[in-house]
Amino acid sequence: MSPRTEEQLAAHRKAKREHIVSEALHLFATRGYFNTSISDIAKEVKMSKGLLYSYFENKEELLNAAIDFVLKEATDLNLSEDRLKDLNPEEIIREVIEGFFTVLEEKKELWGLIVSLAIHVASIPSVHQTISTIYKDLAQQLQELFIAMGHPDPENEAFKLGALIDGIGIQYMVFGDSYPLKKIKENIINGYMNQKNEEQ
Amino acid sequence: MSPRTEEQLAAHRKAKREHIVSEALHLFATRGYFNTSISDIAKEVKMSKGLLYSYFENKEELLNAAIDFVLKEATDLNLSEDRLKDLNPEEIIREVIEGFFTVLEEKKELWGLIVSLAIHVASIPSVHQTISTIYKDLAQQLQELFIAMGHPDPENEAFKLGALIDGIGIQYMVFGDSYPLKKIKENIINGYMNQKNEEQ
Amino acid sequence: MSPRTEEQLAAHRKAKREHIVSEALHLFATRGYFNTSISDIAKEVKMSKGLLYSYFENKEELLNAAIDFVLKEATDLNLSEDRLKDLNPEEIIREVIEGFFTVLEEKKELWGLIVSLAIHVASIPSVHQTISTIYKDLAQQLQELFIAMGHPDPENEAFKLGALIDGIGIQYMVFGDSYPLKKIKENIINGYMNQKNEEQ
Amino acid sequence: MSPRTEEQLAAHRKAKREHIVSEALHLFATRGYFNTSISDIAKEVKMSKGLLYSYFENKEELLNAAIDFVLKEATDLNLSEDRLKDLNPEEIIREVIEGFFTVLEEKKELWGLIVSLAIHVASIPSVHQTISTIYKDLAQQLQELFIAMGHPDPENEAFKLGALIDGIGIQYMVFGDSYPLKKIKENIINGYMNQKNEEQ
DNA sequence: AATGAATGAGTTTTCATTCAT
DNA sequence: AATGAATGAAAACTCATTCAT
Repeated sequence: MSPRTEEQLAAHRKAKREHIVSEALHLFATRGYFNTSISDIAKEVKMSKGLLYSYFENKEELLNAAIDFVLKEATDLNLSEDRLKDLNPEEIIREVIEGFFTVLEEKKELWGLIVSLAIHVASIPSVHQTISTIYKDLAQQLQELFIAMGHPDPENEAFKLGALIDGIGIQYMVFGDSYPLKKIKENIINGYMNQKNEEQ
Repeated sequence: MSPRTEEQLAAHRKAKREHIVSEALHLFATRGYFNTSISDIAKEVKMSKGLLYSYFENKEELLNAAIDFVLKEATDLNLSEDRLKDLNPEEIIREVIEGFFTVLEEKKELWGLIVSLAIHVASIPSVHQTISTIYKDLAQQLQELFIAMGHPDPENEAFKLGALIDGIGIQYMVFGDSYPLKKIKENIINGYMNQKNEEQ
Repeated sequence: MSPRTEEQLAAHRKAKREHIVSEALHLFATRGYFNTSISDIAKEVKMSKGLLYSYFENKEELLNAAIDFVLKEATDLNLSEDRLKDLNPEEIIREVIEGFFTVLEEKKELWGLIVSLAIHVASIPSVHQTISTIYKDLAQQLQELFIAMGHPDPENEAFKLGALIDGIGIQYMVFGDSYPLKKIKENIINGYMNQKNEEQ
Repeated sequence: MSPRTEEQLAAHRKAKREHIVSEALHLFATRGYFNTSISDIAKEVKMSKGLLYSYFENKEELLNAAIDFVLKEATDLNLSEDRLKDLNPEEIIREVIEGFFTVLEEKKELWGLIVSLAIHVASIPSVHQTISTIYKDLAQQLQELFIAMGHPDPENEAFKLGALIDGIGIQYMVFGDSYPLKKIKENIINGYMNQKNEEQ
């Protein structure tokens, strides 16, 4: 049952590594990074601390892996290139926004972690670096969309939409299920659609 | 020189307590809660740890006091009722938005702490309670402003503005000084002013 | 019984610090630096690890304090200027050699530590620096004595005596009490006295 | 390509074992015993830890093997019986001393390790045993030479020469290349030659 | 024979909290 | 009221050794 060949072994290690990241992520998200010890994680994934340290040099590397993972998940849903190929800019914006709301609803915890880490752990330089890169990428992509849409001030609008998306995430976390997520989504999307109509 | 009467003593203690809270807040905001030790705080306020523990039962109580304090500061700046008495709704919205940006620029750290605590420490029930109350109050006040402005969907708009404000705070923290804070402020304010003009 | 005034407290802390250093030294010397844990030391001095860390920032600082201590002890015994004032060079050489053997017998461990550190921990630059300075000083002083004695090659003789002293220390450590320390001492001293007689 | 017969296998294992010892020695000498991990050694000799453990029961056994090896190297150079067969005692003493200085110059690192281990690791009983045996052998051999030379106190003189040799090694390590190794060698050899002349 | 995954006890270090003075 | 010495539990991290494959 156990893997024999080298490739199988490597695959096995990769799978285990991902499992660790995903469990660590869950703990970081629910308890906070500083409240989660390596021992907690080791217990959760049912392996020894020593073995855990053969996968990650230190706690910070594990944190960064978790951030990579979470951001990949998030951006996969938002801006998967394949899905957007045949759409026009307005439709893409709609897709992006809807994608974001889907993440928010389906992976509330995960999303909370992004923001939590973005702010709380920002003092760890490597973490700040990772996150600000992702933010810049997202802003860049949104800006290009607005350029394609002929928006008069694409840079500003990109920043604004990015901020709105983040803010809604926070509000949703604070208000919980009483937050009118669906209505706000409609409203934002319509805003961009109307805008287009007005411009025409 | 020391206070003699009981009232003076109580006042003295209250003042000292506030001083501790304010310094603790500053440390929490700059270094993070988990990276700030009781010893650090004692050193900052130049008193012994033992004496500090006569003001607060434990570190968590000090955290809660700090959260109370910070939220009072923030709301004071945003929505001080007195200043707004004679203004019309549009002007109030402008004031609110400008007030928020002022907080953001002048007390970046403080603001960062609010969001940080809002999300990161939200798992502590008492903290979540306090924060969601404040958020609800703010949403309520914004909503009333939009009602006064005759906005077609005041609830939604209130949530949206609240989210935008929070999101800009996050972006500002992530991007740092390269974030075009002023331009975005203008843009948002103009948005609400234009809206009015269009509606008129 | 406990100290009240600030000076008493400071003196008390100083005494305790010295006690720690001396016990740590003993352990380092008998077990080796890397084989002695902070826990071992804490147990030896009957205080908690935490308290120990209020005296020394880390293990290396404790090591350096121990080296300082040991070198002070050793040089005090070998070449205390006061004792040697009224003696002629031959008598001083005798005193130096006897002083060295006294250190060796009374503080075997201590001496072992010097050599042990000289070689094994020499990779820590500050340690090597300190130790080579001491060695140079000793060689210089011996050389001056041989000059005063009219020795034909004082530099060589100083190096040789220094080496002999060190070597005897090592042999004594390896052979233990079966090593004929006293006979060798006589022999060396006589060697220098005979030398004088021959020259006359 | 692999060895087939049992003898070939045994030879192969022996060669590999020696290779491990030699590499381990190098690491111990440059980084220190406690700073060298089994993993480091395994990496250096390009085999797995498991296989390494089939050659040595534990780290201490490997250390002892390394000490054996290093001392054999050293004594081979000093006292190889064959070379000395036809010489008279004085010439042998000269050979011994010159042999020692050659080791010192050509294998400074190696020699440093001997002393380092002799003192620093002496607390490990098995190591102390090994080393003191070697020292006793050397002392015994020197003593016999002095007996053959008709020295009045051969035991003492043997200990003294042994000590001088060790001490010079230490001094050389501490002072580095500024140490007048050649002059001291001449001086010592001449001392024994003169002694002879005087006695005659 | 050979691998390296896996373990767990051990290491250094930190810090909230208590308490004798 | 005020101090800071003292504690001890817990954190991150290491490494000799074992064992399934």
